[in-house]
Amino acid sequence: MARGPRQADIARMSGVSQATVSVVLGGNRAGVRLAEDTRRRVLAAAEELGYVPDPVATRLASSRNNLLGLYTFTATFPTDVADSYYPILVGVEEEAAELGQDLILFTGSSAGTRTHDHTRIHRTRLADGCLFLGRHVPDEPIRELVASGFPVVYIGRREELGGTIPYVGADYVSASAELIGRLADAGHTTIRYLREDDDAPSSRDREQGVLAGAAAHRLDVRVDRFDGAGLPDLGRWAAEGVTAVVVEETDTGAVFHAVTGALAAAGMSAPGDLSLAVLGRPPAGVPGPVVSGFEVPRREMGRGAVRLLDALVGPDRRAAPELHRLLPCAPVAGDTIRRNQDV
Amino acid sequence: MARGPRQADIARMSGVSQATVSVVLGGNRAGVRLAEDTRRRVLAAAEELGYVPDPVATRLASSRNNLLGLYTFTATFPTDVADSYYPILVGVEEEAAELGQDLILFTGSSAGTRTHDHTRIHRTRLADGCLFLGRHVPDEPIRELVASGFPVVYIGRREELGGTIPYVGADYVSASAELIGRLADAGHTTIRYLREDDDAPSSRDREQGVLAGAAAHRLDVRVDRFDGAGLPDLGRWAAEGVTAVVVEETDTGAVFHAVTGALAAAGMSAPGDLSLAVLGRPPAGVPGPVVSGFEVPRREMGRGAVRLLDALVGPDRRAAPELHRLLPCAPVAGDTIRRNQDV
DNA sequence: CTGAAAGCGCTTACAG
DNA sequence: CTGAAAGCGCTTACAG
Repeated sequence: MARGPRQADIARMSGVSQATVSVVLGGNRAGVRLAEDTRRRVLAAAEELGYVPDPVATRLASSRNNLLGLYTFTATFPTDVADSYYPILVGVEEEAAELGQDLILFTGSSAGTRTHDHTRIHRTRLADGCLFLGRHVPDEPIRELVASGFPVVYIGRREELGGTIPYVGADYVSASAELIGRLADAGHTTIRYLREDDDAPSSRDREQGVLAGAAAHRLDVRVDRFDGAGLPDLGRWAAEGVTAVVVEETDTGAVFHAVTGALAAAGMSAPGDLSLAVLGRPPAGVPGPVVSGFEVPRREMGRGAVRLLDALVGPDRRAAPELHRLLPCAPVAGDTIRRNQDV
Repeated sequence: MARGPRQADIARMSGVSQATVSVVLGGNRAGVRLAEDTRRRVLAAAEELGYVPDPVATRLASSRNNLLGLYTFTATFPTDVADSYYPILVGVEEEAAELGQDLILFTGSSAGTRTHDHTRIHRTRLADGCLFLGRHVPDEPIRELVASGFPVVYIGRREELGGTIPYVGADYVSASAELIGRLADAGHTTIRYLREDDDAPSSRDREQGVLAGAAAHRLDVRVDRFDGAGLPDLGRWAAEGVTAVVVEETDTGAVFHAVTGALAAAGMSAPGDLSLAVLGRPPAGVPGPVVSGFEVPRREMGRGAVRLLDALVGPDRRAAPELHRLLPCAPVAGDTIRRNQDV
């Protein structure tokens, strides 16, 4: 493929060395003294030739490229979880654009084999640093990346490598506890928490918050795991005195759909027959009243992660940035919690 | 930043030259004969050291990087136009993943100055080729890129550079004409087409299709441009005998919202008082009956564009791919066209 | 069968 | 004040 003009061409044209061209064009970072005349000749030649630096060569020589990676641990772009994925991507992209960084998207291997992932993950080195995103994340490749000094930031809290990996996440613990508090305030004492049968930091944090809230308000909160099959037995729960159901929010909305499905199947509705709350927002397009819950600040998480990564990439070890941030989740009052009359 | 092991380290470890390492690790493209033993030693050393090729160096030396660019001509990631942008991105990413290509996202300058854009656009050279996306596209930088032999594909029809730029678009002309045909079949003879006051290939194609449909069915179709201020005067249109309104679809949905706003303001509804059709799909979340129109195959456009770009990037000039493709738009019957009784 | 050399287009010390 | 050199980590002819 035919390439454009390079520094050597400018050098020839303006009668200086290629290195001088580099200095002039590089904005003279090193503070070298340059003859004004030389500078002008070089600039004129560059302009005339339509010179544009080759980013690959620049990167190889200087090891900084204004390129930030985003590695997502899914085979392909999430389409079924667009609600949760896109806002993050928007935040990431916004902040990257503001910082003048380009973005490179990596996707996990479809095969999902260790070796393959291993190779792919190392391609992130093309960028100056990389963001990682995904409910589940393989430990090993990241360890190597981090060990080699490559800047890495997670979107979402992570515990890997002894909690040393930088991240920007959401404070699910506080938000979940606060939601239980709202239920307590509404007079509910017997509550069922339904979560997915799948472990991830975001799941652990929510459960921890639920249990903390229960303890703080001396409530009877039982935790059930939804195994994906069948519908929750709402009738039995009611018989056990349950007046409010809290469901975990995940990107697929599986638990939420299971509960609303069970409600519909039983001819029940929220909050008429049962108070309902979700630890986040329900899936988009759900009809009916606004479900009580809280916002997950995905866009801000994306932005914050980029800012942190940029700070980590920068050579200037200024005031070391905070390596672990948990963003607050604003409560959504909603209309699905009603006062419990049994109190 | 500390880097990982390189070929030189492997060479030292296995007692061969760095060049031999390159040959072994490169899968021996050149068909060089290698001692099986050497191959094994090199591979073993690479494995032990956890070697991963530096993609930047690879690209500089070989000019192929398995990296495809996507340049979007907006200051930031479109959030208000997510409906139209995200499906394209999904298609692009899916196909890229299938082809084993990573994706690099470039955004236009926020400043929007010529020079700045010019510089940024050339950063796309980091990739092996680049997709371009945007309603409006500056001519000049693309020209240079194409002139230098850099593979470029547009998403959406483009006329720049004498129509030589490869693209994958949607066949708005046929789809728009077909929609007018549906209106004609329903007995409408006096139709108003409301479009944005903004020129782009997609707007021109729609208008052309509308006019072609009108001519084919000998209808009275007048074209109005919506200047963004105020609401269309539905009352006057009705007085002029208009029984159906067709609106352009654009990523912002501005025209559509103007018409539905005017309908509401006039206490009217579609199709009760007026038949309504849109040249595409209405903005998401619009309540009421399904609006008659057609699908825009955004995801397929994304996929097709990636396939085309990949073919262009590949060194093997096999059966030259079709450089210009227009994908069909499936009709959406909808419920907003009713039989015109005035016939 | 394998090594030494040149080169991709830059940046960054280091000499003058 | 500016040039020559080395080097970033690879690939690709080209010698042996």
